[in-house]
Amino acid sequence: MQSRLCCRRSGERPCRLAPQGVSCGACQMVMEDSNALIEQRKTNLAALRERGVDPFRNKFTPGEGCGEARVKYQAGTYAEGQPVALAGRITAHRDMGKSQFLDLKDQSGRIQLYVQQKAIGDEAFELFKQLDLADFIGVRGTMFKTRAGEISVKVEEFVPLAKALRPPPAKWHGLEDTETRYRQRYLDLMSNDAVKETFVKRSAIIREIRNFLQERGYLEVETPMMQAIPGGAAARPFVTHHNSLGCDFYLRIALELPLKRLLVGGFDKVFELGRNFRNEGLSRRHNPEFTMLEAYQAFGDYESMMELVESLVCHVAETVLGTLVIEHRDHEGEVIRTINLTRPWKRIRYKDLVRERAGGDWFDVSLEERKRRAVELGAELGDAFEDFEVTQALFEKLIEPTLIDPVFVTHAAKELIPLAKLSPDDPSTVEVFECCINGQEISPGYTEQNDPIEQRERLEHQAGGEQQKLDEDFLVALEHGMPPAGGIGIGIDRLCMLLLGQESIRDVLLFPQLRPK
RNA sequence: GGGUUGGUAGCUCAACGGUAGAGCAGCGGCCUUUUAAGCCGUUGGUUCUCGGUUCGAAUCCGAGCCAGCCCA
Repeated sequence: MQSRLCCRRSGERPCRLAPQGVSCGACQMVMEDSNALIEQRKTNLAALRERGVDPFRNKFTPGEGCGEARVKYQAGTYAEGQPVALAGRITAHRDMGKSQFLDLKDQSGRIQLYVQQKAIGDEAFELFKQLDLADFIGVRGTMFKTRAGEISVKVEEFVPLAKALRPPPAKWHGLEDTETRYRQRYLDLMSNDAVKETFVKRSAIIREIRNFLQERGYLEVETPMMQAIPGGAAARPFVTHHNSLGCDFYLRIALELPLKRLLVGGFDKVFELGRNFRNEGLSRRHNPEFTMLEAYQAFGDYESMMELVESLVCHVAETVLGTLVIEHRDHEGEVIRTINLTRPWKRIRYKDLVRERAGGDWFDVSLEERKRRAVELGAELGDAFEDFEVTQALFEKLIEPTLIDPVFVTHAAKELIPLAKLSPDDPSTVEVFECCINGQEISPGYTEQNDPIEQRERLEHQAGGEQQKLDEDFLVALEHGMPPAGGIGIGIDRLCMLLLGQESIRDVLLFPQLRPK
């Protein structure tokens, strides 16, 4: 095998053999792994060419989708003998000698093809034998139903459209190796229909979010992903470099600051649905780039935003899933969790929830006692934990994971959230909520800080004296006057996990980030 | 970053110190309504990499790479 010699020849450490051909990092040679299966397909490709048939045809226009034709026959729209023209990938082959059965698949679904030597002629039948599993073909024929009741197309004519030089994953088990599924998602989509369905639904979720917000008068905007000062959250950014400007930019970590400038400018309802980038670890719940929705409403507050989140999520669940009751299942298909999104969603103050779970006198005892109890209850406390952090540690570790049905936890301690406005009826808290569902934070919302002097103090405190981290232009914008406003953020990937019953963020991202090979 | 489980044929998996196997896919036969089609035959492996222990390593040990899960 030539590829296996590529690096050894140059004296470098040989690269790991990839399951599929990839370029070798050490010597930059493309490894063309040639196994017998690929060779066989290349032989079949050459055989097509010898017959004067183009294995990679430019165009074939199907009359409809494979699944559509099937559904039309089933519904009685098409009768036996209806002529159809279909195109798709061959996903199965059942050889009966002088007659053959194939499964043809496109995005709309699957249909069975029936190919008879007598019907297509000897020459075409020989050509047919040069086809391989996973090739694309176009066919013309007529609809009928087999003895076994399978809706099928009796092929009268077929044309190769594109040759697959590599074999597809096995038909019965599909592709199960998680690493290959993520690295070569096209193989996963090809062989696992449920995966395909998940991403069709993810697309529908995003479409319905847009519909809902636009229906309510929100303007969709796009703000810079490359920022000189990354703001709006506390997270490590990615750095990139602009050559002709000769300066570094940061990939945005939040959408907040540009959107608030738009409130100053006079757009009263705005939203952005797009990618954020955080230079942090990867996990079941974290991908370095993730999709975020942020929406701001002038003359709204945390209460109007709670209504927005509740309506939005219910609208999406009802239109995309057709239900407000979501079941999460394990690998055996057993229901492990049921989430009921039926309105109204519970609302409870942070302090009340903590008292409910950790004792009515939680906030009355000494700090030392609180720490002792927190540890006793299973929270892990770092060394220099301040008082509000002790309660928060307890909240995150013990309370949040138990919040399965939606709960708005409101009025968090003011130290926790420096960008929200104080609550008039309890100035130790701020007007905020955290919407928890499925044991995770799904959506935070605030009555946004619009006092430029307060805002400056808090951002300066957050910047920790590093003046270059202060977004001066944003503060100038606030000084021009920002209307009172409510704002929300919704982590779209986590919303998809919730709605689509996935336990890992990698299963709702088409191309999750993995370490490069 | 720490713990833990795993990496064997194109795919899904066996073999757990003694000749690397099966099913599917592939290839060669038979079969004109099959459908995980069937039947007969057959090809296919640097067992992730490097090193060690051993008469002998896919298997035991060490290091590394990649991934999953748990934790931080």
